Amino acid sequence: MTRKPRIADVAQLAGVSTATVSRTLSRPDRVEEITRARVLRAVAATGYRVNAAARDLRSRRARAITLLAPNLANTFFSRIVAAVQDVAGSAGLVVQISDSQVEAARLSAIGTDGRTDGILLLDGAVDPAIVASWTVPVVMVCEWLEGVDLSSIGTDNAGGIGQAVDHLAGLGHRRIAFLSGPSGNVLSVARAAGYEAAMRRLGLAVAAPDRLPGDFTMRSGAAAAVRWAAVPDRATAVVCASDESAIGFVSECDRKGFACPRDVSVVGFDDIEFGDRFIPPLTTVHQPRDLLGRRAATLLVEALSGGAPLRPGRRMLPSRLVVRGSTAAPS
Amino acid sequence: MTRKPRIADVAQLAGVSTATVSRTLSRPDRVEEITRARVLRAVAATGYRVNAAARDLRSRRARAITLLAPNLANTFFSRIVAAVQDVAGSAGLVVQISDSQVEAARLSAIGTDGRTDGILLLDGAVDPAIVASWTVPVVMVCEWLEGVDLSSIGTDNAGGIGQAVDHLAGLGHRRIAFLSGPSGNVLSVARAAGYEAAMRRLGLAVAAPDRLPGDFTMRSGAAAAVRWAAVPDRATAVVCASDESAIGFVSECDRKGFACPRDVSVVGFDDIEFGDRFIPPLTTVHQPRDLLGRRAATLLVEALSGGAPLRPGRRMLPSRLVVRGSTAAPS
DNA sequence: ACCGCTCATGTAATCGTTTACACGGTCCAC
DNA sequence: GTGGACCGTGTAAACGATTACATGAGCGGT
Repeated sequence: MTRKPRIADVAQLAGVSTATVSRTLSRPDRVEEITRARVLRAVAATGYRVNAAARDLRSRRARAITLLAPNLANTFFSRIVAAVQDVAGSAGLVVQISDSQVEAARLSAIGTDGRTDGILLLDGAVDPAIVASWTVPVVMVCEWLEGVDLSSIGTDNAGGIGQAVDHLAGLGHRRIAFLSGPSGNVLSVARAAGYEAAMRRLGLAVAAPDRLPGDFTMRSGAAAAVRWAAVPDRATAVVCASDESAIGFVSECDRKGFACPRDVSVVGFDDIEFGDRFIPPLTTVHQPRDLLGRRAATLLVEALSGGAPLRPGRRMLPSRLVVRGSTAAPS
Repeated sequence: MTRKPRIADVAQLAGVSTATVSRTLSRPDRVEEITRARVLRAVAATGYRVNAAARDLRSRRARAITLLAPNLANTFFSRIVAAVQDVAGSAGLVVQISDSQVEAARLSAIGTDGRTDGILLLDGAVDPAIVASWTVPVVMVCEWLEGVDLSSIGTDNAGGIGQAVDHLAGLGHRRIAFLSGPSGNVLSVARAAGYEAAMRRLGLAVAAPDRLPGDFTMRSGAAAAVRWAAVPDRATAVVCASDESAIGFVSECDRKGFACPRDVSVVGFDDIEFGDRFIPPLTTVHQPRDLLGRRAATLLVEALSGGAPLRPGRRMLPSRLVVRGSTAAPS
């Protein structure tokens, strides 16, 4: 127990060379069974653990992928993370998670310092120059980088919002407002575009106060409710760019004495876990988060294992409206 | 652009030795200003990035800490993660996040493969033998390991529950039920004990059906509501071991036609973001998650920077009841 | 004039693996 | 009986940094 055992210690105890120990551990089928057994016994006896830094250095790979997201606090990411971990784990890769909102130097280092083999990027707002500086493969999830041709996988934002608007119109709503996401965000833009297109398609007018600014958060949803309530001829329904902002909206309405769906119908986006247990249960656009994470991870893992190289281009999974209790016919 | 530049390339371009380049990058004050400038220019010209694997190997440290949590999907962890990232980041450490529910071999490797300098463990259910096998310092957060004397930091679970019970009793409730967490969990045990102690202290009887089984999840909260509703002489208040289960409970009550707080007062535990925006806003026991993460990270970072060695022992931050709309006098 | 100190830099060993290549033995086809 | 393919193992050269130690210059005190 004097110091950490090295591969040489194992080799000596087993009476073989370090090469054989290494092979036993990484490609057991390349050593004879009897040797393998001796080596494994020596490994157990010494309590040997391979040193990842040394291995990474020599083999020029890290056996790890990194998931980079802005604001890890966001509930939306959880399922994706779990799915990624599942896929990567069974491929023998460690998943590291880092915040994409750190300073440029640190962010740039992540993709160049040899500590990860690939990056799953969930943030469409990182500097393209930094992404370009990375020397490992990148797959974008949910969001994408305008003007940079990466491999990306996401959901049909405009289509989902379209279904929400159709649903409300079908219930008889004519004044349908839209609570948007943060202005720079690609998802915001896509969802807002989906709203405008659907309204136009249905021949419904969009009054200026029906475009409510927001940023995906509950706080911004609550603020939007205040603005909404202040207008005398209020919209009778609101499509929100996220579940969190929808919850914030409904909650603030409640505090102001407006009930959902009696006084206003509300649709969210994402289908987070809490939506189903909200009062009222939230009608929302479901995103297949598990599948999203699984697909993205699979893409990356396969690229790493030398299979198909990463083909750039945006892949899109369908989104689907889940009708629950927060929408009803206008009263 | 033929291959990745190494430190030798920079040294050659700058006309100095690799040692000087290394010193320029890690301890700039040890090289003369003019040399430093030349080296930095060469670094910029070559686009050199230090190879972390090589550095980690030679210097026997990884400049990273690992946060290990069961079920990363849990909303409760988010804030803690953010705080840890903040502290570690400004100490120049990368934060890696891994799932503590992976197979034993992988879990054990995390603390022995030289890829991390320290571990922040948020799971009290990992095998103590695995923890013992780790060769890096460990700080436990929120939970702790029974029988293993690690450094840990958490909140006053029993005290928090006690405040909740006192609050309800003060409102006039006499039949106060408890919705517990998963049976093996240390937090569950501590919170359940806090409940029993508070009830005894107040001279209130606990009927058998007032001990509702749960596991922190919304689903289990909903299931508990079904059991609660089935009893003819129902408890008039419920203290829940987590906010999620409290939300599940209230939501299911609502579906069954029971309103909160009119028909039942409910208190949660954790003070997650959604609690404040739930309808009704949830009365809950606040845990200082930000502080918890900050303290734990600071403890670990300081131990790593060679300062104070990690003193084992449980440190406890006070918890505090936040009274909102889900509790009222019994009707 | 010499000693000893500090300071900036260079030389080269070292961290612990993986793996290209070499080597000797076995087996089979001709 | 010889040549070639194949298999299991060993030898030793990487991988790319950090850092202990050596070196030599500059300088002040005696």
